[in-house]
Amino acid sequence: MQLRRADVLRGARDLLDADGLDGLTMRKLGAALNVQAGGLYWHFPSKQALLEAVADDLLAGVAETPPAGPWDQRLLTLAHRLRQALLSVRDGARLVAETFVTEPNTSMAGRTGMRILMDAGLPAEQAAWTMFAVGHYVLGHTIEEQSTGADREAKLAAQAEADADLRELAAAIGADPGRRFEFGLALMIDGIRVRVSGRTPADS
Amino acid sequence: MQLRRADVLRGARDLLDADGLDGLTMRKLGAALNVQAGGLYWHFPSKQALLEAVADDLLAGVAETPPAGPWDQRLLTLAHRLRQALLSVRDGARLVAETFVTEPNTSMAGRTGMRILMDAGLPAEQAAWTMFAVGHYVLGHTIEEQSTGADREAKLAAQAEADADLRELAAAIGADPGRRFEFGLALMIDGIRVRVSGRTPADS
DNA sequence: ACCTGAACACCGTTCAAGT
DNA sequence: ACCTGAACACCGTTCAAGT
Repeated sequence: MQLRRADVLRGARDLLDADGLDGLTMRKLGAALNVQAGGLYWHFPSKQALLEAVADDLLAGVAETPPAGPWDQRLLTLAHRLRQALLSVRDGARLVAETFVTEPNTSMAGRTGMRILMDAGLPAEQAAWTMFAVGHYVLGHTIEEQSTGADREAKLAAQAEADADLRELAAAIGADPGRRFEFGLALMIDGIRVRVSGRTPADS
Repeated sequence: MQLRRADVLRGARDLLDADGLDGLTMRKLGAALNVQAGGLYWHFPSKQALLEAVADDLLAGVAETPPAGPWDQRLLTLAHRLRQALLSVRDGARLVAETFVTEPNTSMAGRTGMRILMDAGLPAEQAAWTMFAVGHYVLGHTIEEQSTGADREAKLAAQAEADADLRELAAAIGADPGRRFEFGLALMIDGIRVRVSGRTPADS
């Protein structure tokens, strides 16, 4: 009947899915686990520490080395896994955004990506910077993807009146987020390819 | 002596700079403006609405059409402006992250970028998706850039023991954030260039 | 029109005391 | 070792009433 650290983590995830990041309070979490709010402080020193643990938990497995293959394919695998992990719980991206790189699993994912790029021929520093760029893109994309924003599309549609470009923007937001994600990712991978093959497109 | 909407916005920005997003409360803002907390609700319907107004305020001017020139130069200008706007106040990126695209100034910046890319020859849909990708990168980057994370570098350094790759990652985080930003941005621009010139690097 | 005063229903965190 | 009970110092928001 006693609470273990893992139980608290699972309870926090469930509550996150149910009530979102703003609705996740120590009191509600306590109630869900049949414990007083204060009791949770025996397991975690603060709410912040608990949230960081949940964030790190979310990213477990992301850093695993992808199967052998072309570097771009392996990098795609890594980016897809990261997105899926962030999407696996409500407000997951916002949650992770506040602990980026700090948590072990995030930096391990960066490490894995670095290895892939260095194997492809990129120097270590470029490999590290590239992984930051990819990580920031994935994070930014999923934050927006998960933002409910009440009446997001309605607001944009209202602005879009009589402006063809804004109508295109609104349509792009309504489009399948998976395809949008893929497009931006392909963009970055093409940019990386230029560096891996050691020339800029302007050269040709 | 009476409070105008603009005074509340400026007060909120100042308090943001002083105490950060988590320290910005209606009660403290009221105190700073010599008003009861409840009085603020005459000017804004909710704290959320006030924060959205501050976010939109932050991005004023970003959407202005950059001077004529090559498309990549103009896109760089836009991205730099966006980053600077987000960095202009403490926790600016986190603040904007929660209202992305929704606010008029954000979508206007997207519109400006679309025009630049369409002038360069990209079809409207690709132009829109590209601007989303660039926007997400800038947002993700600046969020991380602004995250204090207490002892970020110390934590990473602790993990980095006995792992050469992690040491490179830690060094990359310690590096000049402006240069890191530039690197990732150049990456994306090269990826866009491939689409503007109408071929993939693999073709050659 | 613009704000006060006071209340309502919450928060995170601490800590003696219980078991 | 693990949790309760109760308190402390806060929150956002509402709303009658004042000016």
